[in-house]
Amino acid sequence: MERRAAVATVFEPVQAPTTFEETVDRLGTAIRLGLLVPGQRLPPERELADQLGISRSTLRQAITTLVQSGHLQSIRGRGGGTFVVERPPLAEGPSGPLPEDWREVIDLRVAVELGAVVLAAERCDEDDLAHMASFVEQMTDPGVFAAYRRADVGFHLAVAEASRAPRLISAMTDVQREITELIAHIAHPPQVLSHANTEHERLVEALRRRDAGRAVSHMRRHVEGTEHILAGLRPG
Amino acid sequence: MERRAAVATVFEPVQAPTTFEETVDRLGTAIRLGLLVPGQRLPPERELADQLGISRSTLRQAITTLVQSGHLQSIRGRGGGTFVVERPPLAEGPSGPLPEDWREVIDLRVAVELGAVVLAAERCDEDDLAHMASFVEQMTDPGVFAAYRRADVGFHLAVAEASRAPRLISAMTDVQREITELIAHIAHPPQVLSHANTEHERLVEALRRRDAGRAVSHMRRHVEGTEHILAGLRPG
DNA sequence: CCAGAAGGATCGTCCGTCGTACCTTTGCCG
DNA sequence: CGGCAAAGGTACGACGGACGATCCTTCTGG
Repeated sequence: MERRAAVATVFEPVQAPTTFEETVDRLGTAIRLGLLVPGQRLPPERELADQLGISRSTLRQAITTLVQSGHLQSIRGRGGGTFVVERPPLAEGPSGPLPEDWREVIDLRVAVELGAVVLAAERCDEDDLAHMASFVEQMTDPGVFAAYRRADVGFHLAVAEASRAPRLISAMTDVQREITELIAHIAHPPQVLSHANTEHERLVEALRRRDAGRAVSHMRRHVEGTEHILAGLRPG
Repeated sequence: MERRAAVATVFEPVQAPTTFEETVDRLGTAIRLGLLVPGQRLPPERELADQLGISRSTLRQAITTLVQSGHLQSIRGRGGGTFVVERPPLAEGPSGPLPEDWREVIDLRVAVELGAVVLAAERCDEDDLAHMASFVEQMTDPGVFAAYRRADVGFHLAVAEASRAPRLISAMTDVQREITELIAHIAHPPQVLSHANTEHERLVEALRRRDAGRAVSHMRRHVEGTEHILAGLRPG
């Protein structure tokens, strides 16, 4: 009875993702989220393997996979290298129904976003705010959904960067990947997107005033919006 | 220049903890945090291996390690089993100086605690509050530090449980383990502990009123307290 | 035109994980 | 009292992932 939930997590499956999978995931996600931009050149294999702390063999397996899936492109010879393709494949359409555990993802997102926004309110500078604002502007015209989505991810990552907390940046990357997968399951009418962007705007305003309280409640509502849409409800 | 911090995290080392290590960590942490209480019996090896999704061989390696480190005790024969030892070894004293990245741990903690407290404000029931309150009471007399510390961990885990978010519970467990390691580096005068517990009390009060705003700011200050102590400062 | 910088390919080795089968201890129950 | 059942303890073989080392191939810049 007592401490039931916490004890249960102790005995949950301990998954052991292989280095290869981890690497594919890391690079693939970075590309799909637009963190690595089209045309960008990755460090040479030998060097990158060193940075990632893995062997070149394993890194090459990952790269080969990403080449075959159309995310990367390899060019041989001097001056060659590994490049992000010009038009990376979008996240593939929804595979199957909405997963059972989607609320868990949203709950985790609440934590990451709130943590980021509070720390950002304390630490952000003008550059950070400008960075966020530029993404807000990109989202003013919710024309192509893919473009909107990438700007959205960019915005939230910018908040995380403003928090100056590396582990939050990393967590935000993971969460945004999961959210992106969830979001692929549902429609997004322009009016919803435009409303969401209004919230982005107010959030930036709160951060500018270093008003953590307002920032938190704006962010909470913002995330709640996604939750309601996924639940098939309308806020209010 | 642009998006520097986020891109950097992409190329950071991809650590591949082995299943064995993960398991030792999972169980060892649960014991040290008091999540698995002394005398408690673990499920039979065959069953536990199944729950954890690992082979019995690997699980046994982990158990053997924990037996040798004095956390577990195995008893053969019918009615036997694997038990948590009566007096598990405390977290060993500080090994070396305070790690460089201690602020990153605190930053992550901010996120986990704030997320937990916000969701708890929305979802907690009387049982949850009672659960928290019991830990607060255990901390009223900051006599033995180890006892205080365990109650403290229990309190924060209780908040996470009240959030009804499994992944936050898991994250809280990890964070508390790291915090416990950091805290072993510094002294804690009784007055500081008693002040911290006052904050716990106010936090519960805010949750009872479902006042998320207050709960957030209390929690933020509470975590800040730890940060200041680690930094060798006094708040205020 | 060639040296050097990149990706491409192919080994053998090592080690962690798994599965399976079997042994040993010990308490309970008929 | 004797055997069955439930637990931990042991052993071993198969498999696969990760690694490191070596060499090849391609191409460009000087």
